[in-house]
Amino acid sequence: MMKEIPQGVIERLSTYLNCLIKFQQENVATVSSDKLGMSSGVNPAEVRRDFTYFGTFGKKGVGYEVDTLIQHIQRILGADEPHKIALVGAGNLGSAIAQYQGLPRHGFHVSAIFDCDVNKIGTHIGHLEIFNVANLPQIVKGAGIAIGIIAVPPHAAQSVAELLIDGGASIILNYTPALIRVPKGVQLHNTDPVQQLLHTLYYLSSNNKGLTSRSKVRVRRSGN
Amino acid sequence: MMKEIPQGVIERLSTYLNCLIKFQQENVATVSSDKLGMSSGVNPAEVRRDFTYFGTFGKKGVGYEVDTLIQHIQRILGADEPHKIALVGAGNLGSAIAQYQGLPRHGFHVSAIFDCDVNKIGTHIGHLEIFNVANLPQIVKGAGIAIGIIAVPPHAAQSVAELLIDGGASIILNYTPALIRVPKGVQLHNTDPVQQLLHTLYYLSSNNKGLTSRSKVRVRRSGN
DNA sequence: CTTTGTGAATATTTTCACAGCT
DNA sequence: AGCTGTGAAAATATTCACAAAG
Repeated sequence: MMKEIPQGVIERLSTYLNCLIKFQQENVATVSSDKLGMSSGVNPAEVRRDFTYFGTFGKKGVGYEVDTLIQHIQRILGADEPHKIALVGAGNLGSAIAQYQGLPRHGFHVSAIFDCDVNKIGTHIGHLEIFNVANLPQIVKGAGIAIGIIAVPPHAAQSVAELLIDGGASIILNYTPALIRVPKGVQLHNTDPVQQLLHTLYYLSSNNKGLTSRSKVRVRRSGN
Repeated sequence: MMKEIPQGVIERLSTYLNCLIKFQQENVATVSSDKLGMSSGVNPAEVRRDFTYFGTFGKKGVGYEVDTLIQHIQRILGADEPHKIALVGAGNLGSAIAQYQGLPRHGFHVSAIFDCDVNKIGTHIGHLEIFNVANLPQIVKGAGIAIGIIAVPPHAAQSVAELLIDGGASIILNYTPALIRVPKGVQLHNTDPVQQLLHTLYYLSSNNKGLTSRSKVRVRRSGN
């Protein structure tokens, strides 16, 4: 076994990508690990080491070329090609996600929206028709969709997850407080504001022995 | 300095809490570190060690009493008392957050909603009036609100953050893809679906040398 | 017999510090 | 002169494995 890539590296990579795109928009041509570390809240040596897992992208004495570094990271992450998303739940949250500009900008396209409300089925959000969730597995399978976003009431979350998995999805973003169980091989991400707020609170109280720059900058686990 | 509490411990604590509440709802009276570890995706020894940072809550040969363990964790996190939230942005996303049942269930109360759209100001979401964002600092300060949630278009995110900080907020949840800069002492959490999807993609492709149970279960950093 | 709490061992991650390239 | 890439050190986090408690 050659190299074991720490999970943190992959997560920071997407942070760097975000920062780099910011730099690109500001017409910055080159960044040093120092600058990139500064803007992403990561130690510069760690920035450099993170890249070495995948190759050597920098020029000594100069730094990293923003454009090519973006391309490298996109290729590493697999974000250099478009990805289809199945969105389940056409309420306020679902609508917000469907219309969210950040997704297409990074190659993520909501390709199908599902709901179980007969008043919503057949109507549209933007140019997309809302389908009956009962047809989800066939549609997801037919379209080759690998990513599902769950934005339904919590009691329906588990069964929606199962439909998505039936359809062949292997990445699920859960916007519900429900604890969903998924089989091995399916990646589940919980994006519950409660989870995030809960552990943040700890650093609010007297226990707070001086927030490190780390703890401010990071968002970490939320359980499953 | 007595003990250095790993950041991960705090985050797992909120995961345990989530699981424990699930157990409570199922009228489970007692859990072992094994069961709790199983359901939260954490090694049982780690579960036990996590608790020892704060005291000894278990009974040997028996396990942990669900009810009292919940109370302990809530006290540790500071979630045993209610917290007020200022929500900025009354669009689809803001509405979804305002009506999200998970927040009040854990003692989080959206106490004020702000927007800059004159058509929205003065109208209501649920029983809460939407205020002019121009008045945010005074209102937030007056109400003693420490938590702000940003659900506005990305170009406004930085200035909203500054208004929140002016008002004395020290925890900010950013639902925008914008990179926000905050002074030391303010905790910023970015909850951008793009960020979460990006690093998930990595594990989708050929690089994927067998997802560990860890990487499936965890949700980690999203950069700032 | 079960399960905790924990010292010690391991493993992983981060940071330092500097040789070497441009 | 400035910055990368990286061995080696330090710091953290996780897991093992077992004595002690109920």
